[in-house]
Amino acid sequence: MKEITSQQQRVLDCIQIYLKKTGFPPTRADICKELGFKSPNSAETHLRALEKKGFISIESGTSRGISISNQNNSFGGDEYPIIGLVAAGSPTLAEENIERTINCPKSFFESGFDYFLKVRGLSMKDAGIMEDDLIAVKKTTDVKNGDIVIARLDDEVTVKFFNRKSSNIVELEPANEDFENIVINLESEQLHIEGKSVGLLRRS
Amino acid sequence: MKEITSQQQRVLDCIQIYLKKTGFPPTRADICKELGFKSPNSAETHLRALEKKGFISIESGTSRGISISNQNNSFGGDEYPIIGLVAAGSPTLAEENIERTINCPKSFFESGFDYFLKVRGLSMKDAGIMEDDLIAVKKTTDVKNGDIVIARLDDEVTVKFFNRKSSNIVELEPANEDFENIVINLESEQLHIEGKSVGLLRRS
DNA sequence: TATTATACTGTACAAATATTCAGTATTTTT
DNA sequence: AAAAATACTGAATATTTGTACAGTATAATA
Repeated sequence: MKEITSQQQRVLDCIQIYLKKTGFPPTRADICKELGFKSPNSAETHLRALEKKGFISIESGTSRGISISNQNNSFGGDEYPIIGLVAAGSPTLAEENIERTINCPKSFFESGFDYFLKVRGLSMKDAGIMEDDLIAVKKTTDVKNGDIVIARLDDEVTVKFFNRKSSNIVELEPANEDFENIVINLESEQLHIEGKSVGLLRRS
Repeated sequence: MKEITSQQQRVLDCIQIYLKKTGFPPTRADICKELGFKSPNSAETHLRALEKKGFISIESGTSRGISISNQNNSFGGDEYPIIGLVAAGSPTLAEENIERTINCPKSFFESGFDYFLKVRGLSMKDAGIMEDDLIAVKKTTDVKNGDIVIARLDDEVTVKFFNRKSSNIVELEPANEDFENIVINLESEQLHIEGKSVGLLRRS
């Protein structure tokens, strides 16, 4: 990210203050009013410069289409993302997978956790995990037999009980007699443990 | 704050998701596109209803001038008590019944709630409610058929599905075939509805 | 029973807004 | 020394957007 000038900093501050105050970004005219400019083009050129330098992004043709590019979007605070359990693909923290976030105390689940995973299907219903429940997931590969894990086989992500049968054989066991155990031979198949369940949240 | 309808909830969710995704609120047309409405007035009337009920505020004559009111998701929430579901006695907020408290944002469960009830037994296991789960309870007597209610018969407190069969007959239905329905004749027996479940929290 | 709230479609238009073009002037970079 | 970036004014315009008006229909409430 390039150097910001003092005037550009004023404009950036103005946007952030406006956002905090109103809940939505300012128009060019709003910025002019706040900073004493007399032409909307003054704001426009500053916005273009800020976009070029990566401080903001502007949605073309969209009123108030300014958003502040926050690189330090670390989820260490109190906002935890909800990730949809998609049929294919790893449950990453990529923006397109985040449905929304929940404000939640860090220590809400004892071991700490990283994100919520929205459950699809009833394969764990006998463990009290129902459709649309939110599983609090801690990202770890350190799992024990009997843990409820978030596992990935190729591109398919599932939630199951973990059970290591031998050094090479792992079974993923559902909690629903309508579903079959998944037996994995680690020599011939790849198993990724994305994390384990440390809690559950249901809002109904 | 008044009751929100399911469609209004969809619109509110839509606004929050749009905000999270883009950094600015949606227009009426954006909402229509997201939710499949064909007239901007559909969004407009929902927004007006949401404003009237206090969920959002709208800046008149301002593009994207929507802000979500209940921004009390700031910092730590309130302390909510955990009450043990004792075999006998009403689940009061009396100190001797409080096992501990949890710090939790007010708006954590959509309808708001008053306390957590710690579950004993497996009579609701097919509804995904397991032993030691914490049910978020909203104190109310306004319950509908199919609601999970906290009911008291004499001194016994149970969690069951509520089902009013007729003006005098209420059935309390477990979600476990090993348990029997409880049929109550309101003329001869007293039934107290302590509240209803609005969510669930499991920490494992 | 009448009234209000909910839940929409569809059209229209004034106000809000982004954005371009034409200038002027100073500073920084190449 | 030329080019590019910065920092503005001022006017014009096409598009975006809020919002009103005219309907239809159903459910909830008084």
